Amino acid sequence: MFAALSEKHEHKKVLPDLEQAGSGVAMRFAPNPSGPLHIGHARAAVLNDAYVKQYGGRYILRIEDTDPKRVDPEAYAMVVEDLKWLGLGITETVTQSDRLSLYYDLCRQLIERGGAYVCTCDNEHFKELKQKKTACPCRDQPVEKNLMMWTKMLDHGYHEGEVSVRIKTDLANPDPAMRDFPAFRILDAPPHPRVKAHVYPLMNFSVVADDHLLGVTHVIRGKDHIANTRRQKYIYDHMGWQVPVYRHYGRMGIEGVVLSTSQMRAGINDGTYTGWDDIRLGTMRALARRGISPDAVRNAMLAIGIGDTDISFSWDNLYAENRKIVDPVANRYFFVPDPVEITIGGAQKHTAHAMLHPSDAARGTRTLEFDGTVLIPISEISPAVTMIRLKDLFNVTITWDHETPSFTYAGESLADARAAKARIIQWLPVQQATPCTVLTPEGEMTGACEPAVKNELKKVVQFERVGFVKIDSATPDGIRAYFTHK
RNA sequence: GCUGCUAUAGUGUAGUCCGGCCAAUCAUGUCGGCCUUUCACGCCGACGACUGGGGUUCGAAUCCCCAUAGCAGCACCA
Repeated sequence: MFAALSEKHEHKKVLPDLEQAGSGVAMRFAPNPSGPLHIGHARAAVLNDAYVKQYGGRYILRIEDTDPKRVDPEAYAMVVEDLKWLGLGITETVTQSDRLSLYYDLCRQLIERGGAYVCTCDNEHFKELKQKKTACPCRDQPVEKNLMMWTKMLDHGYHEGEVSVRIKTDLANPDPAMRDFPAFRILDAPPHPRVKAHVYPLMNFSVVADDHLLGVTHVIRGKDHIANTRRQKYIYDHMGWQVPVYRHYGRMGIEGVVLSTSQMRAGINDGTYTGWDDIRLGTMRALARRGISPDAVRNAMLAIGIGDTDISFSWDNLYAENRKIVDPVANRYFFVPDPVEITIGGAQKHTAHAMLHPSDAARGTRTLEFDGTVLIPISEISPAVTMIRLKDLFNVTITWDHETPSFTYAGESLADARAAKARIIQWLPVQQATPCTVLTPEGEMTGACEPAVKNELKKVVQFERVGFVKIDSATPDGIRAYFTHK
């Protein structure tokens, strides 16, 4: 009962039932370790996690590193960190490069069953035959010959490109994508960062082998895998294994950030981006750095669900989820962008006490000393403006001598300010202003903020009337913050 | 070209399987109002959609057909 209360986020959005899930599930998240996780990955990771939590069972992290060309040795750790940040309930982790011998054994069995053959056809040639629905000469080789050739493959008897193992499917299948797809290949280079290998399984083979070996019951993946699912069924049939339950969700278009691992890496290398957590990227670590909470990511993904329609990811919806989480928590401070110094005539010294959070007085206040001159945003002053209220301080009238404004104390009455429809704006005492830069994906705002902001390092605060920001660093030179959202 | 998947408001989503309770849900967004010493939060209200055309039926968002659009696969990538 109490557990259910603490899990209200997970129950906020109910995902559709999965068939055959009554007695628990075993699911997996299977990224390629080519870089850190981004929002695209988050959908698969969160959806599978939600189902495991809903039905109970195992959640396997399977690192799919069977293509040495697409392995970044640092990504293994990054993936684990990112999943931890997301708060997923991973129960076990396997790495495919540790399991090559398992795949080799199963391949031998598959050949023995007549479900696969070793093909020496030139790639282009095979493609032509495939289009014509005709068998290549290797397809009818006796099992013994295939086994010999398979052994020779493993014994380094062939070089890259000379042979491949193909799954026997149905050459008459109307979908050319189904016809005798490859299952193993030889790679002379590059070396795999973790193992010494020469013969590599292709995704469709290693995935089936592991889903079976690991007892995976349900698979939720993008619909770009629909063809792979159909291909994989041929392997299940050959081996006589039970097929998991599949769900394919639609494509998710994401605008405004860079997601391609190769583009990100290139940008980092040439200095365009500061790193994997550059706020212009769509990685989990970039979101984290910008002040997006992992629960917001999770809730946004659950709201999207597993529909098979292609969708476009909405940053607004993510921000709305994040605002729900962050608003009650974030302390409030003044940040004055593009500050201008003004002197207010006729005002006594004042001490302002502003609440750290407007709906939680218990959190206390911050203290700002007024002594005659303050910083305000230059954008607040224009000849149309005749009165402003400095928030938590007092009212100020502005009189204009042509282009030149002068500022005069106009009393403390909030009612007066309301009656005059005066804007209530943020301000800073000159001697308490700490230089501050707010970085947004579009550019930066420079100005000043309250000195106490330095105590909020790595936290999300709200700069009143500006938006939520995450305090990234505080040095003697000033404070750097990342804009989260309004 | 071949194969397959999808099509509900700006965005996401419910309803579609088993046609009527849907003059279509909820969230987000935008606008307006209230509250408020923030342009935040909260509250109230408004705006806004069944891709098009046929068919079946007493009745279609829901079933069928065609069209259109988008997406994916046809890699010795995952």
